[in-house]
Amino acid sequence: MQSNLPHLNSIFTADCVIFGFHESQVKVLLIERNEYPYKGWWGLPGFFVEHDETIDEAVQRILYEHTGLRDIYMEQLYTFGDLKRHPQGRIITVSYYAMLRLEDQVALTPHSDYVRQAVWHPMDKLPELAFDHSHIIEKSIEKIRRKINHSPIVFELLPEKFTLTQLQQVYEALWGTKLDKRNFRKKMLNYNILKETNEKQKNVSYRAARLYKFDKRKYAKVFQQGFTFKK
Amino acid sequence: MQSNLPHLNSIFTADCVIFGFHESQVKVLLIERNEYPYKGWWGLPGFFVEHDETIDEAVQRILYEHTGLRDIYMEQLYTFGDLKRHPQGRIITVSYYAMLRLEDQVALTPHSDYVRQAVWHPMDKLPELAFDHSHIIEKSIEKIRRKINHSPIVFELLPEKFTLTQLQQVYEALWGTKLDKRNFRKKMLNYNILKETNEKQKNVSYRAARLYKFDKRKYAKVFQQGFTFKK
DNA sequence: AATATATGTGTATTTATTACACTAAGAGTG
DNA sequence: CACTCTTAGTGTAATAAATACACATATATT
Repeated sequence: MQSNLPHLNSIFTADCVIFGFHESQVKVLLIERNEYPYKGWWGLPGFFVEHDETIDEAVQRILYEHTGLRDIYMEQLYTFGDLKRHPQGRIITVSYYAMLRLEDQVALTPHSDYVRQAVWHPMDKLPELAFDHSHIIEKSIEKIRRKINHSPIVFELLPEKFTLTQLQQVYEALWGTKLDKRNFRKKMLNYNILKETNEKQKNVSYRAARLYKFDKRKYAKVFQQGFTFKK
Repeated sequence: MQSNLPHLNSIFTADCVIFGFHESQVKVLLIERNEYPYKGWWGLPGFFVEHDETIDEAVQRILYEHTGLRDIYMEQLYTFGDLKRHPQGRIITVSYYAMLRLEDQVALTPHSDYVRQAVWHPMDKLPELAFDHSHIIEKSIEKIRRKINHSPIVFELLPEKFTLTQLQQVYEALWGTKLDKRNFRKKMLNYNILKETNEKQKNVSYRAARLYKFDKRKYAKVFQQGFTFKK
């Protein structure tokens, strides 16, 4: 191999689409931008990737700087490269997404002058966004809707112990449909990926429901062969 | 928005993973490189994306220049950005894939000095490849294996009219398993996405099988709700 | 004690999945 | 034309999964 070839580095950005679930609603984490372009607008946490970090590392760093969240496992979604998507030139962006249990998370504190604040917004009531970020979020929603059919990512949105009704509500919120309670329970319990606990919900003003945990070992088997959940 | 921000353009490449099916084997289209780096090695059709073309346009152009194939619809797969993947620096690559009916295609004729020849290679007997291209192909195979469970992309690998046995062979080749002939036919015909024709295979030295066509209109309905095919 | 609210459960019907083996058709050969 | 070779084409019974559908129960609040 020759060594007199020019040295080059890719210039590009990475954006994070972070989903959460709270009060029967799916939410998306947005930041208010404090720098041009789009100063004052809402957008996704995202920034330029450095030359000496992998894209996976970059999104971890950027998410921390913009929101204070650490160690969130994100998966790559899609790379957007429309000619007009960025006002400074043709800059492509690699988008990543993750799903989060909101209960566990404390305050969101940006560690960057580029960001004024980071706030959760309900998925179905988003403001106008910087760049092509609305489009990126749309694509992410399509992706997770497809993904929950063959992978139990919904558990990532719930606390460690959850009720069957909460689990059902996540599916309903993501699909925008209503499911039958009896059939949902029968099917879900049949997969044998839930562990019943002896605990019950607390601080509810009605009959408290039993709490369940997700059984990772059993799940691994089921997932191997595929996991479908329709209607 | 301010206009005194620097102008920037992303530097990156795009690679094409093209699958075909012939003689009961899934094949991948590779090129022999005629330029450094990796001169003389086999690799995927791929090159730098220009500043004034979208990524979707770029893969069309690159595939044509490297192989002579035109108007092949490709879907984005993943963006690879390991620090050491390219010897000239940290250059990321956006990969695309497509599945092709080999029968329709004529000779492969590169229109670029960067390429010596383009040749189909059986999926399970690939040479050592340039860059991280082996890794990119692995990822593509995983992706299509998952995808055939909920989308009938296998039809893209077959000629317009095909026998049920050919269809079954595609599933078997992609999954690396054997399927039961009777159950396969029952299930596939039950989906109601095939149109029976009155024609039969020609030039076979045994009983000729009936030919079927893929019914796009009926398929659209089934696909809406999901389409699973296991075991 | 009464009310409000969400929990938790069963059955019958229909549909899909699986396991399994033989006859029929057509081409090629001598 | 008889024979051989090779793949096409077909059915049934058993099991498992999906669906449609309604009411009594537990708990907290007033």
